[in-house]
This record gives sequence, C-alpha cells and structure tokens, in this order.
Amino acid sequence: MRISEQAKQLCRARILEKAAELFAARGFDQTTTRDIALAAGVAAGTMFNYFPSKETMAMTMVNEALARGREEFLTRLEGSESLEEELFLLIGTELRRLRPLRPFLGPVLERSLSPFPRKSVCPEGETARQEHLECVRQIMQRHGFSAPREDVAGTIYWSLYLGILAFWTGDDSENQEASRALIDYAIRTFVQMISGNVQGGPHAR
Amino acid sequence: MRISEQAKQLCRARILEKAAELFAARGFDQTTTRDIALAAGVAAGTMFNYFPSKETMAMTMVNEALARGREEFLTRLEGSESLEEELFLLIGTELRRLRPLRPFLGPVLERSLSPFPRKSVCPEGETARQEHLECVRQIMQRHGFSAPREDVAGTIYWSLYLGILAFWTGDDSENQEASRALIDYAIRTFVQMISGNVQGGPHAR
DNA sequence: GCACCTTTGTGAGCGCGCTCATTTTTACAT
DNA sequence: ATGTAAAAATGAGCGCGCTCACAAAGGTGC
Repeated sequence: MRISEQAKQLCRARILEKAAELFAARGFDQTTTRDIALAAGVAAGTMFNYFPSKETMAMTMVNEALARGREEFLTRLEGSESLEEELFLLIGTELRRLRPLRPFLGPVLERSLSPFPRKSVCPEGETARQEHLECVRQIMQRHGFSAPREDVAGTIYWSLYLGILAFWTGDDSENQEASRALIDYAIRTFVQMISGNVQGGPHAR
Repeated sequence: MRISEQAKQLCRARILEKAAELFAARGFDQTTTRDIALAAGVAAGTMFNYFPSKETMAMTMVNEALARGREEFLTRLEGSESLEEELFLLIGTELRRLRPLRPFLGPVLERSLSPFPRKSVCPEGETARQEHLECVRQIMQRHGFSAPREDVAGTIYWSLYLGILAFWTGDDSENQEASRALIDYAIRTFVQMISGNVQGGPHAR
C-alpha cells in the first residue's frame, strides 16, 4: 500500500499528539509504547515506522519547542540589547516554549542531552545541542566575540546551559525567581569568561 | 540459612569484582545481569539481594574510586596551595582513581549523576554529589569563602564539575591536555564567580 | 479486470532488568 | 542429635522497548 504524504504526516502527528498527552498525564517512564499505540489507533509495531524509539518521540517535541522559542527570540530582538541581555532573552523564550513539556522533561533530557559520551546517542539530542550552540554563536558574533578556544568555551557553556535546564525543570515555584537568578549568574559568568577577564589559576603563567 | 558476615562480604566483593571485569571488557550496556551472575557463580536473583540494581553496582565502584581520590588528595595537601590549586588537585586525584573505570563510565554517570530531576534516582549518585560538594565546601572554607547564595553557586559548580567529568570521560588523548585546559578554565570561572567579580548583567541594578 | 511490485501495517516474540513464591541452608535452643 | 525458624538462594516469569517475518493495501502496466 502506498499512502499519500499528507496521510503519512497526519498519522505521524496523531501519534506525536497522543504521546504528548500521555507523557504529560502519567510521565515519560510510566507511559508504555503500547499505551501510545493504543491511543493513536495503530499497532505496536507501526509506531516504530514513524519513530525509531520512544525517546525520539519526546525529543522531537522538545526540539520543536526549542526551535519555536528561537524563532520568537529573533522577532523579539530589538538590537539594543547587550550580550548578556540577548542570551537571557534567548534562554527565556526557549524555556517559555518548553513549559508545557516540563512535567515529563526530566527523564527525557537526562537521556538525550547528557554531556556524557555514549555509543548510541539519540540523534535528536545532538541536533538540539548543535542548533542552540549555533544560535549562541551568532549572538556572540553580533557582539564582536569570536569565542576563542572553541572546545573549552563551548563545553563550559553547554554545561552551564544544561545546569540551567535541569534547575528550571525542577523549579515549581510560582514566578521562578531562583531560576532567573541562576540564569543571570550563569550567563554573567560565561560572558566574563569569554571576555578574557578570567585569568590566573594553577597553571597560568 | 544464616551466613557469617564475612562470607556475605566476600560474596558481595566477588560480584562487584566480576561485574567490574565485564563492564570494563564489554561496556555497561553490553553486560547483562545474567552475565554477571554467571561469572560470579550465583543465580540471577541472588545478585539483587546484594545490589538493588545493575546501576548501583557500577555507582558503588565509582563512589569508592572518588572516595579514595579524596583521601589521597588530603594526604597530598601541603597547605600552601591557592584555592584554584586545591580544587585542581582534588579533581585531578579523583580522576586518576576513576581512570580504570573510564571505559564504561559514560552510560553510568549519564544515568546516575544527571542534573535533571527524576522520580527514582540512584541513591549512590546523590551520595557522590553530596560528598564531593562537602569536600569542596571545606576547601572553600579553608580559603575564607563562605559560598554566598548556596543554591546558585552550588548548582553552577556542579554543572561545571559534570562538564569536566563528561569531557574527561571522552578524552582519549595521550596526556589529556584538553582536559587539563578545560578543568583550569572551569575552576577559574567558578572562583571568579564566587569571588563576586562577576557583576552587571541584564537584571543587575 | 488482473497480475505484479512496493509500501505500509501487524502482532507474536525476543532479550533485557528485575521480582517473588518457593526451596534450600544454616544457626541455635533443646 | 534433632527440630525449628529465620536467612539466603533460586529460577520461572513479568513488563518493558523494540524487531522482524509476514500480511494487507494501494498504485501501475497490460
């Protein structure tokens, strides 16, 4: 059976929608792939023609939210922001879009955005990292930074970003003041670092 | 059957030893609990009287290595080090002890040291975090720092530490120059931050 | 309308980590 | 020695994510 591209995308979207509902209602680990298949009205095996793994389903939602956050960030930019302000705005809009997914983010990001090297990483996690870092790189370029020592600065930025994501994921307080303070501090620390103002240390000459 | 405490510890040690060998030889994910049971000469179910999960077995090894690293750190201290030098020495000795476990660290630390909140976290991972942070806290106190804003500074330190661990875990180069540079940079960044030298930013007055 | 081929759907079943009802083994009181 | 109860070992089996051999369902040439 050959099916139209439209019907295929419709089926894919229905699976994703039902998966999102179940993840939000019960959590990622408490939702089985058989549950999702049942809710979407397909056989258990059929889902895996559309998504190679349960993890991929969740990270597809995450990447879409992040991408829309970055789009919104670009429209909100006024050009008068400092580097710190732009990074704060970027992360803020990303988090706003991630908000509906927050009830089930923990296990998903733990698996897919881990900084630790693995044999079989979920490719969507790698995509998320690359696209966020590319956006940050563009912001830095706009402000005249060329990010010396790419590996080192990139790794440290990503560590801080993951720390922010993790803290925010667990921050259930009303207005998330703690998260805002943490983001502020992390961004300032990072900008300070790439400004070359962090000097000295055990092995500096 | 009631067994002597000695025999119990011996059995526990044999399971841990065989598990370590298999993890190192094939990797964590490629080693099944049935493999370990067979190698240790016990039934599949028996292992779970000694360790509640496969993950716990691995993190037990990690925590032991980290603890011995911290012991060695204390003996190596000469009292003349700067804060940066002490932190560098601490992390260096920890990593040296972790070295034999490095072939299978990735999946283990990804699961157990994740900064993301989870329902059923491996308690050994929490132990690792607390004991390392306690050691860092003592070092900071020795140098006259009281770590203002405990949540923020602690979270950022832990993010940087995880970044270091992750980078080092994947760093197969001969003398690990890249890792040394990263550790240097991360420590300097952190010390700069807690020194209160990081100021300004989008929401500072 | 019919045979043919490709794409898509299907669900039994695999291997995994882990559980639990049952059996076996031991220390100890007698 | 013997009986007893608790501790420890056992392995069949569960539920999970995921695979794969096969069936069903279109589009295409005649």
